[in-house]
Amino acid sequence: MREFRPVATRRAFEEITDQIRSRLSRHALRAGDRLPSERELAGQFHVSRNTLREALRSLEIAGLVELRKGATGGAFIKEGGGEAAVAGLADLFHLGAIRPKDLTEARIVIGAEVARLACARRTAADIELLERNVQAAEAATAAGDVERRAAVNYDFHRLLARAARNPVLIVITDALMEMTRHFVERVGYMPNRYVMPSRRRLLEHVRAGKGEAAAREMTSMLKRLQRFHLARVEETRTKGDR
Amino acid sequence: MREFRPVATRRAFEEITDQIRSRLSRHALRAGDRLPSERELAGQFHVSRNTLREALRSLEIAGLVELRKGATGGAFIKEGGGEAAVAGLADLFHLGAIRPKDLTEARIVIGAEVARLACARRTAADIELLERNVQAAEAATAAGDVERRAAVNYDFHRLLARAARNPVLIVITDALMEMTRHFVERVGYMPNRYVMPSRRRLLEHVRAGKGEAAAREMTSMLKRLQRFHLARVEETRTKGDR
DNA sequence: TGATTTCAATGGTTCAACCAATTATAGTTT
DNA sequence: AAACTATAATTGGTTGAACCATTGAAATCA
Repeated sequence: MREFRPVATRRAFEEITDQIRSRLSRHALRAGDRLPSERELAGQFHVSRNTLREALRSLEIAGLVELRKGATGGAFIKEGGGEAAVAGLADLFHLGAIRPKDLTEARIVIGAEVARLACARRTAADIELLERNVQAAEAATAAGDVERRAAVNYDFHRLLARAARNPVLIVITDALMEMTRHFVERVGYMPNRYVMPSRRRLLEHVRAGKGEAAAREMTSMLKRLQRFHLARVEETRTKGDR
Repeated sequence: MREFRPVATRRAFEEITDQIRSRLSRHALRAGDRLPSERELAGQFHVSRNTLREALRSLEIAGLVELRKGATGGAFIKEGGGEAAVAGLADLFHLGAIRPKDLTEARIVIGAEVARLACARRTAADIELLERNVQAAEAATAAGDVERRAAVNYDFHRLLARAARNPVLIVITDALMEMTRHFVERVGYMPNRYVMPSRRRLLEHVRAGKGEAAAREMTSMLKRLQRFHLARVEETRTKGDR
């Protein structure tokens, strides 16, 4: 009935990462904990230091541990921050598996829901952070620093996701903004006089807890941005064809 | 004005992965391409084979290359499939950074939008696949095979996301289903007589292209499931406290 | 006390060798 | 000629020992 599973040639370093992952799942290892040194771990696992290092390297890339040099160095368990998931999605964008219009569409879909949830859950501290962010964006706009304004604007979305209090949406939002950043770097920054007034309105909706209004504002702003972006892609592509 | 950036102690293997990543971005390397052997690459980069292997290992974990043994083996560029992003989010769940209620909430938010988009873009082939999936689920239910039914149900969401034709949402959906799978494995499968009738209705909405109705059906089904799940978590937790 | 030097621990890298899986190829049998 | 088989070549996987570079704490000195 059941199909055979392929004989998995388990590599030594995979066995090691699995053992460490399982300790993480059982919370026998927690953020901030330090693993023994490479030399000692190699001894415990009965593998060479090179093999152990491949295991640590793969855990590092997966975002589970951080390796520090020096006398008090070693492998430290990282706080689960989702950098690996973010990097994974960014890689997909690099590979061309994600087109700009897929990215903007996903931002519209998810941004609206994030705005809605943020309205329901934001605290005074969240609003304070958002307020400061908008002020910083306004200052950057006034100073004509489009690069800085772009960076601050990415942060707005990140802050809003954090106000929505859902780690899944936080990681997804971070990934979307990281991809957007790469995208904008490629096609160039674009001043846009619609964004800041919209941002102000959105902030007031969030402050007032008006979820529907916030979602609508976010959607319309992102759709307008989408048109800008995709037009810019066409330009770039046309100019790029030589 | 600008803050100093910390002096980055670039490690040799990072330099290597960056060079390969940049070739990927420029499409100088494409899916299916084979990199030279480890020994030759080590020579080209002027590093030892161990260092080169750490670089390849990290690319492998990032889901960019696949390593095969044997005479025709080597490092092959993988099709961008998003496994790394999926694994990254799954790790966050393992680490406890994502609670079950965060997961179900994200599924509700994203599932509804996926259903809506799928209605607008599904082809006859998509509907055919979904139809077969629902039949398989009904068969598994009739046979009382809850494990198989769960697996088939995860596939339904994956298929629906593919019908929505957005790779970002596909990867996100895959990640959500992977987390759900781990979650269900932990708390146990639960027969639920609501799911299959709802699935039928949803399929008909998708077939008819009724996006709003499909989104509503998806939302209400997931909310019902959410209540089941979270109740189950409480049970498990209570029993687990000893 | 406070600055400086010394030193031990740790990750980063190298080298040389051998193991294990895989496949192309030459050889053998039918 | 076709099918099977043994061999060899290629490749990733692993080992062990050595050395370098960084870091921070302990020892030393002014």
